[in-house]
Amino acid sequence: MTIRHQPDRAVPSKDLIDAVRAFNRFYTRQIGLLDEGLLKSTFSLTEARVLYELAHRDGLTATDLGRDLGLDAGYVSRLLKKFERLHLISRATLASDARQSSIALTPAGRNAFAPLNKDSHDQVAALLDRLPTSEQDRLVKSMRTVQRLLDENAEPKIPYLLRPLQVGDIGWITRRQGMLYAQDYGWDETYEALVAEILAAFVKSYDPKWERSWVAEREGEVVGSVFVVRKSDQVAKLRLLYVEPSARGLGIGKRLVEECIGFARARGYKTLTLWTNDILTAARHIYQAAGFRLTEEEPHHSFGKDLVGQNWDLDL
Amino acid sequence: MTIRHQPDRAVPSKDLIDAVRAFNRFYTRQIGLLDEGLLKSTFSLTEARVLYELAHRDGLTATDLGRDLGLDAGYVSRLLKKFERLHLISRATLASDARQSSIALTPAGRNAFAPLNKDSHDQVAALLDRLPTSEQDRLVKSMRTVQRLLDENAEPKIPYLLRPLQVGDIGWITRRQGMLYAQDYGWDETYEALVAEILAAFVKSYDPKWERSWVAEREGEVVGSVFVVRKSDQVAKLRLLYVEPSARGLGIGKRLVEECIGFARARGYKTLTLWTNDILTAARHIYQAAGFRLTEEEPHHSFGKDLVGQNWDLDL
DNA sequence: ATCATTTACTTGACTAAGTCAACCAATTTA
DNA sequence: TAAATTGGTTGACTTAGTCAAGTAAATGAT
Repeated sequence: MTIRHQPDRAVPSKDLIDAVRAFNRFYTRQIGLLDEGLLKSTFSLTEARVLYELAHRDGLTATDLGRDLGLDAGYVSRLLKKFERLHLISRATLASDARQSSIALTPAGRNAFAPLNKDSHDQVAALLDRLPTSEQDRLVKSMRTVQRLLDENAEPKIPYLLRPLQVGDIGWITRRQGMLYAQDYGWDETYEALVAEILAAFVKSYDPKWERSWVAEREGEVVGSVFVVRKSDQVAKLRLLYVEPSARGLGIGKRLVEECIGFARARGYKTLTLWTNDILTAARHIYQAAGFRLTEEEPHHSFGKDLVGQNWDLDL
Repeated sequence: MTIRHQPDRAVPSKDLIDAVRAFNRFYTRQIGLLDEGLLKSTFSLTEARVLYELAHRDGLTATDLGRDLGLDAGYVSRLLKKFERLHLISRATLASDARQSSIALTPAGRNAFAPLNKDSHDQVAALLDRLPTSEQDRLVKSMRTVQRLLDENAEPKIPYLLRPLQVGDIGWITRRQGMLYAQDYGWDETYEALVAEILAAFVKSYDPKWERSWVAEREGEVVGSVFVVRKSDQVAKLRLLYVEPSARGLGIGKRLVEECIGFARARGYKTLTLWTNDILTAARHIYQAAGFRLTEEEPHHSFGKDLVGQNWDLDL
């Protein structure tokens, strides 16, 4: 099932639409170029696509193939008949439904598919080989992004994972927090600078025994983070909790806070404290649910706005 | 002409190749879905593609169309004949070559194309509309990246532009510098922290009269930056020059340094100074060419490495 | 339990879409 | 100036795919 937040929708701008259309035209051509290479084989393009599916997925039925590849049922039927005549596939009537059968490649089918597969592989390899490795990575990353955004069924198997800070993270976290709060609350660039300062200080004075960072990663992208720093022997401070809008609803915020609490307990701190602003309601709910209590409120003028700062404490 | 650096090439890994192939299969299907919607019109898909080209580009010849859309010459010839019979296009024999003619849509042709164009536009709009705006932007950005990387002819019209710092930049610059120097020279996370610290300080104490930032943007992405800060009435300091590997060779580094020098002169500084490390040879060449002179060298241990720091000065 | 409907697949009849080779005329190259 | 190349056209052809009708099995409604 797909769970997806849908904040701030608006009519897509003409520029965006045109860019997508330009990409569609471009990629139509691109696929055409790649397919040309496969045309020399005895199989048509569609036949090759069918063979690919059969080689990579088990227990497919004729309807599955038609649906997934967008083919006419009659056409699929004929293709399969041809493959059967060539002894490339075998069909086993399903016990659950005598109309359907599970289709599998025979060894001969695998043999026939192998050179096709190799050609396609080599062609893509040649395409990639024109680029330096760093650009290859960018290409693939961008492709994955496109695919994930367009394919609603493409929810990642692992929704997210937590890991400690690594090089590049503090810049990324700085950027995203700066941009998010600028966008959502109109905060100015001094907030981003504050985040940068806090993170720089965290790294420089990092004390692994008493402090820790958690970065939430989803599909190789940072989608959230939180930090615990030492204030005193007794008191730890939770800092800079954030979750990407696109990754909200997965429980990442709650999980990050839980990790902080667990860590603070394990290290023997007596109190976990944090500072936030009253307008950040999503975060507040998480803190409340985790047992934090508001201890202090104080108006202040920061980041170009009038705000109300809050201190929250949790007894460990 | 395409100028492109080709550092560190290697055989593309199987994972990358498979990811690209998966994307190709995915997008084949995606295009198929989008095209289904256009099938109800009187024109075939290819006819629609031809009309699109004709509507958007002037002075096309039959060969141009065949080449750009990957179509058989005979087929193009027939398509055009059909369009001519329907009075959708007109042909004007070229003065320069009596065999060729320049093809243009007639008003009737534009009329016939309009609903097709609208359908395609609306369909893409509907596709985008399923996503929140922030994700729409990500999608389009990723598509542009894919297109630019695969299409060697797709050099951007504007190679790059310079602008002052905006929200999100200091995080991005921090990240990229941290990652680049980690990758190329093995520097540890304290370098990234240092960049974050410097940039945070820059923003917090920014004095517009005496200080300035330049961010180089290419295709909407940050590909370089540099900062000038005030050391004293007489001395300005150039800091944190960097250019993305993918954007090198465009003269961005040189340009950024020139901007710094011009600014420092205009503000009446007497000296522009900078600190760098001897291993950063590309940067050094730029400084030398701009007239900077090495004034001091000093070994130091930073970022987990033994380095040789250098001070360079330019008399303004 | 039974009848109507839906689903999975098949088949015949068809055509749109595209290919291939041969050809002509204009242009370029040797 | 002859030979080769390029731009475009045409006839003959195939292939890839569509559409509608039909069968048998499964499902749903009564």
